[in-house]
Amino acid sequence: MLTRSSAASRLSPTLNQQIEKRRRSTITTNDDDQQQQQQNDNSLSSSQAKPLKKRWLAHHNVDQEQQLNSTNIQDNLSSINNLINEYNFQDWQTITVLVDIGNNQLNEYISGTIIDIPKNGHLIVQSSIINENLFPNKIQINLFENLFGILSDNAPPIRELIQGKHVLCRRQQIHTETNFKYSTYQSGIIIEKTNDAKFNILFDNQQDTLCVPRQSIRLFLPPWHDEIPVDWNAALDAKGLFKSNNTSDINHRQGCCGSSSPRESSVSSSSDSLQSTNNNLNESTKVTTSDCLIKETTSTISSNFSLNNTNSSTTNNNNNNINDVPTTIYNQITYRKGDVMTSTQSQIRKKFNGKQWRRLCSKDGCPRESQRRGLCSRHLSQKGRQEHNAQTTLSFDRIHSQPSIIPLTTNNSSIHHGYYSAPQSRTTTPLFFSQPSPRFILQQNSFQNEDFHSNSYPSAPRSTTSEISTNESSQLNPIRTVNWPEILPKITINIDQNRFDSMSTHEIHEDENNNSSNHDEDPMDDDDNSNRNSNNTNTNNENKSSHNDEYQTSKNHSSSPYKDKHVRRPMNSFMLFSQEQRGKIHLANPNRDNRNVSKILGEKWYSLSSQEQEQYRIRAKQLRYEHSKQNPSFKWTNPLNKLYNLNNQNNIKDEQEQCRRSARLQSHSNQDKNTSPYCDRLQAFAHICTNMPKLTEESTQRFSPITKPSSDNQSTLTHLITPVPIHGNSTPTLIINQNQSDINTNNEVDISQNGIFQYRNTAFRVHPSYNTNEDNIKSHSLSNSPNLKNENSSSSSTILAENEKYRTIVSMLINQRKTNLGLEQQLKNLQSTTNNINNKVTISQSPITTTITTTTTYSNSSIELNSNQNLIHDNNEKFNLNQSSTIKSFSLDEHQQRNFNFHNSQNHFITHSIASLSSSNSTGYSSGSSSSSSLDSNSTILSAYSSRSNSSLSERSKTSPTPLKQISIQYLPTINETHNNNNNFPITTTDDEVTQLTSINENILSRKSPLPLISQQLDNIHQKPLTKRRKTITLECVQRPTTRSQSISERAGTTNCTINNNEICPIVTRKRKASIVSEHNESEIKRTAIDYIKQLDEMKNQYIKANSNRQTNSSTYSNSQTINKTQLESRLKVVDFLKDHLYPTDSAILSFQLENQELFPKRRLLNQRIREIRQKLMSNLNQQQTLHEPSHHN
DNA sequence: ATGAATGAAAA
DNA sequence: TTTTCATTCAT
Repeated sequence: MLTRSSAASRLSPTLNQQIEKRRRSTITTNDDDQQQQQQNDNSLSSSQAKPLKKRWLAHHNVDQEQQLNSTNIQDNLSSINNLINEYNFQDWQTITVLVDIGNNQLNEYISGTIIDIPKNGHLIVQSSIINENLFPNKIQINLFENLFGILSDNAPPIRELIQGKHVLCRRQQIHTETNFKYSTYQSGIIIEKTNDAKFNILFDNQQDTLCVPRQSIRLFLPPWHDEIPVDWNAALDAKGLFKSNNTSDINHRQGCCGSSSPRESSVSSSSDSLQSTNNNLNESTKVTTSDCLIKETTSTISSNFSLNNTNSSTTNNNNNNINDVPTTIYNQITYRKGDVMTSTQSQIRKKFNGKQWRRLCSKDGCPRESQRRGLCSRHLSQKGRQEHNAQTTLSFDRIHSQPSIIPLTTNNSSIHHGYYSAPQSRTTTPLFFSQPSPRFILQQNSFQNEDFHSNSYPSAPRSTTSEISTNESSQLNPIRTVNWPEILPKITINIDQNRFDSMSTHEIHEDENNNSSNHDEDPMDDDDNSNRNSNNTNTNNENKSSHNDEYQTSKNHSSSPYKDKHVRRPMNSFMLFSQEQRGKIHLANPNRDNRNVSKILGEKWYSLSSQEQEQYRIRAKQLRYEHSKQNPSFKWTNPLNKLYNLNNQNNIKDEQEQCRRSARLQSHSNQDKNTSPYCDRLQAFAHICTNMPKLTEESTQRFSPITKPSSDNQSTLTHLITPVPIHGNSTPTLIINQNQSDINTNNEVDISQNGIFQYRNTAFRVHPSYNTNEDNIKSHSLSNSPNLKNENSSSSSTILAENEKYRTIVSMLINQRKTNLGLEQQLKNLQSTTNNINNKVTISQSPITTTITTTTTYSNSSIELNSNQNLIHDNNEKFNLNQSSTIKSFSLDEHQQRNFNFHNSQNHFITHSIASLSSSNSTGYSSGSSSSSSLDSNSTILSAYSSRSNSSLSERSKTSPTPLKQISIQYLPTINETHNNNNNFPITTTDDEVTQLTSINENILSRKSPLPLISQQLDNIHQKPLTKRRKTITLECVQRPTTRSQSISERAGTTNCTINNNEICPIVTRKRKASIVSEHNESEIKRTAIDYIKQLDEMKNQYIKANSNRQTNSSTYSNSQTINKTQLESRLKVVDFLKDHLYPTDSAILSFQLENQELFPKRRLLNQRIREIRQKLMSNLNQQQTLHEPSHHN
């Protein structure tokens, strides 16, 4: 059994990848074995970089003889029986299980509840089917006879359900006479997994199959399978489940037995494969013999032995074969959760909980862990009075007469370690709670009666204990001060007494991490390794948990610095609640262990009214806020951040620099390739996109979507370049550059004096910039417009003629987006101030408001310029718009030009009218629409629009994404055609109306309509959301229990329900997090782009750190390493990429993807990465931002 | 793009 | 034990 698992640990590193990294504790060997042990460590660190769950690797200096002896199966079995004997099943009372009902033909189980444990290994189960005719009410199971007499009643995880696996399957049965419905579990084999996530199961009687969901399947695993260190695979193999004849054709040996981890199933398979290669013939015969034997079984222990004998003889051969190759395996012994051993010298019983050895209550037969002074809470309370007195004398253990360790701290330090410390020590916030360091003085060298800190509730928080401890150690020099690990007991491994009785003692590295959920991070494993390699006697100074810091001496400088910086998470509401209540509950029922108290607390939490919960929630919120204020750099996860201190930072920087450089190089080389005349327009555009000026400090304002442009800074919107296609076949490309120098440096671009230049078959016009004050806008636009018009008409009027109107519409649409930001306000003012227009406005009010709402929601909810891109992009024309740049257009049409230049709401009207006209397409602005026949042409146009756009205000305002966008996208391609072909372009007919409107416009303008300042507009633009952020709320919803603990606890809560044994799985209503999408307006975040870059750099560092960490830890997993590597590479690339464009355009992404085709073979992957990094960035910024603007609940 | 699932870590 | 944040996966 043991060698099997150890062999597996060597054989299946890849399978092991999925298993989470767990702490690995070790039993170190004696000094004379140190050499060999180091070898073992090497092999271990290679094969066990990600250690097993709930496993414990230990080394023994076992002689070869002993090893050979240990292969005696009898001993193995007796050890199993010993384990069963020792194991206390008390914890399993009231647990719902499946119980074997002794069906001769078939393995048949029914559900029941363990009600009594009269003797070790004997359990009495109350059947949950209350029908005396069918089943006895109470069933007694002798585990010695039937190791699988009681099985866990939990639905297995899906990964366990592989083809060929032997499982139990729930079946509905009806008692024909009484019409009594019940359900049993019968054994079968998974044939296949169907598409609808069900499993086809062939029952063992070979007669029928059934297709059931996972919930109806059970594994052949006892409830305590993860606590009794028995190789359940082998045991089940030995049991020979298969009472029918010919199930052996399916490879049942692989799947017949449930296993707690996929790795364990691999254990059997791997060893089986080995076995089959070694002695194929042997195996088949032996299986049959075991089958035969099982039929002869007379349900006695001895028969069980003989049975197991036959089976394990095969494994025995197997073991020998394996062990011939690596000798190191001899010395590895895997301990599992639930392992109990007794120290021969001190008679202290200890139980391995998967991570650490915990002392059990020294009262004979008491299964509980010792809380203090070697007693469990119950016995402690029994002797409470005496012990209380004894405490003042600092005597430690009353029961075992030789107190060897004395708590040094004067006041109630021992209480702090105990159970009841909770109420006292938690009254203050743990972060700032300091406490004298509990130290122990070793008076003798006998490690006999040391106190185990076995309270599973973490004791004191770490804090300023280091000085205290140093002081103490200096004071108490004559007495030897030891670290906690040193006083841990020397005990013999007693798991198999026959084998190990004569073994030498071992010092156990006790890991006193009290927090069971506090798992190690990777670097810790490194520390662990180095420790084990270095020294035995004084190692393990590396305290793995932060809880241990209080025991830390000043010797440990090596790894402490980052631990000292470790900032803990703020407590959440439930934690606060339980902190308050836990002590009370402990006092109320002193015999409960901490897990149960936690469960009680959970129940209590739910029984709280929502208001009470809310109070805790508020407190938690405040705590969180203060916490974040106190340590701003606190990151919720990724402890790796704190891990790498100054030592590594240089390396990282170098690495980073290298990375960046290589990236640059690569992109350069790509450019070189592409400098030859672009064969592809797309590529050309990609080139343009990727060569956008890099983000510098000067350009941050341009870059940042949230920075305010300073009003005096003219460079914000200096030059606008509008494309003018010169040839008809060329698609216009719009380039916006920061300044002319950019363009000038580019050889391919010439800027002529009149502002028109040609770039790759496309003419561009450079516009003078906006200025930020209002007067300039007016004057500028008005004065410049004739100029523009003239230039335009003179240079390329003939060429542009056909595109002109189309272009106008596009530009006006774009412009309208820009201008209608402050539209709502304008409308109000319009309505109030202007009388003569008022009529018209009111006439056409509904469409106007419609458009207003849509546009406002639009401008609030999405990115303006991006959508513009989409708009044009869909026309197969690429535009790259920078964030804060605006597009200005020009046209030949005088009216339109003037309208355009007004930049106010009236322009907006016209734009809309045009858009609506075009959207109504063939119908023109048909007045046949449902709207009232209006006198005014303006209103007819608008009504046409409204008819087109369903005109429901509320609906429109809800479905925000712009109707205009849709319209234009739909329309724009066709407008060219219609214009070309029929020349019935609607605008041509609207000249009169346009003039009317322009007059109106002028009117309004003359009345000094409140034009929003450009700066205001820009403000609005900058208020666009940065990301869509997900806002999570908690909803009440129905959820099935998922984990074992959940299901157990819930069933414990609803035992009454399960007794009925409904076919329906118990459904538990619980609060579950549901996330809804909400679009946050991130306007409150005021950040400069420098911060972004900083953040990005930081993230880059993180990634590199994390990766290097992972590499050091899992250096042997070449697979995962490469995966990590590519992942890191891609992330870094994306970070760099996002530095240039936080919101990269589609085409930029495309080009980027083209550049890094190996990293991002699919666009989707790249998008995902970008999203991930951007989200992370935003969340980081958000976190920082919350510091400045606390979100007080009330 | 986004909901669901999973994991880690707070006492 | 619950809650919260982060990450990953699948749709």
